[in-house]
Amino acid sequence: MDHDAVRWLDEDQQWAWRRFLEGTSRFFEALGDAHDEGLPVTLGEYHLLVQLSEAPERALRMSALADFLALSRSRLTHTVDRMEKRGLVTREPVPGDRRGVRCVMTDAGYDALVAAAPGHVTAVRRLLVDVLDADEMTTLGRAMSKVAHAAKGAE
Amino acid sequence: MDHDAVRWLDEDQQWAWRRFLEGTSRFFEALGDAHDEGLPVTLGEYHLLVQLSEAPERALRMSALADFLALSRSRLTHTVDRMEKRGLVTREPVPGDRRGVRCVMTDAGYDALVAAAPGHVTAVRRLLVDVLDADEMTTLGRAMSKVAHAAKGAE
DNA sequence: CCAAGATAGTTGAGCCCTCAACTATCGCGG
DNA sequence: CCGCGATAGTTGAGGGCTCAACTATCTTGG
Repeated sequence: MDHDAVRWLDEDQQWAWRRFLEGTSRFFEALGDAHDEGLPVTLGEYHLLVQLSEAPERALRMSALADFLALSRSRLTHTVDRMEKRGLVTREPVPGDRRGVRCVMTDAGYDALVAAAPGHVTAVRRLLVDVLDADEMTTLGRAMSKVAHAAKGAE
Repeated sequence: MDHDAVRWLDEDQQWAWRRFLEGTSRFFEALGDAHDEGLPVTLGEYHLLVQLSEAPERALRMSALADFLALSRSRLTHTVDRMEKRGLVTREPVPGDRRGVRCVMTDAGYDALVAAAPGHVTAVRRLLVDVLDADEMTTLGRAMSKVAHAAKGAE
């Protein structure tokens, strides 16, 4: 790539980009810590359980879960392995497609979700929602929605 | 934590929070991919080299680097180990504090930074900067700056 | 109806990160 | 000026993630 042809970032862009980098890094570290200190599931496991809790019959096939959570299939397989061992989810065949696997939330998984939710939401408020005013939160949502779309198109 | 006392997120907050989650996840995955496919250093190594390039004598002590990059000391030690083996940085004693270690960028490190910069900036534009309008970018920067501060206070 | 490519998911090796324990040095209160 | 808590950085074991290879099943064009 030609160095002279690159459109470098101007000062404002550079500033915003670096705040984004630092902010996301520190935010996810702190949120992860909140889960590790006192909640029964990690942040990633929590998001997985949330997706299942909102699905019909509290079950989704692996590929759908991977897509919703933006995880690689391999990573999801490993994560579900661990959660299955702890009794939070089970695996079942998908009716009508013998390649497929349905991941189903158990009652213990639901209990873990319910137990983790207050601490999780409290941390998300403390670290993000309550730190921003409503306009900033809305703009953040809209902006990141665009970003997600751009990144998805680039896959 | 009492379930009934929790201030849950309203619908708009929930929406924005989920867009933020998905957006950051997909963004960093795509940016990491851009580095893995064709650039001589990973995203993390790139950020480390950027910090060094802006420091006097292209050197910083480990603790300062860890702080700027929001990395644990241990992680930084391991990362610098690997980069040192590849000749991108070297370690030197800090004059006046025999506990300290200065991490110094080599010429090869500088070359790697220069080689990676165009691809990096192009990807950041494609995935973030050019996707947002100027107002959104500014708000994003200000918002994440607040978030970084909140997370830092919580350490 | 079948061959070839696409899709679903798993596997295991290797790499990177985390965590706790450790060494070494600094600096301050008494 | 000494003892002790704080600070700087490293180490290695353990665990999670990535990547490529693999099996199994589905689907589609001819």
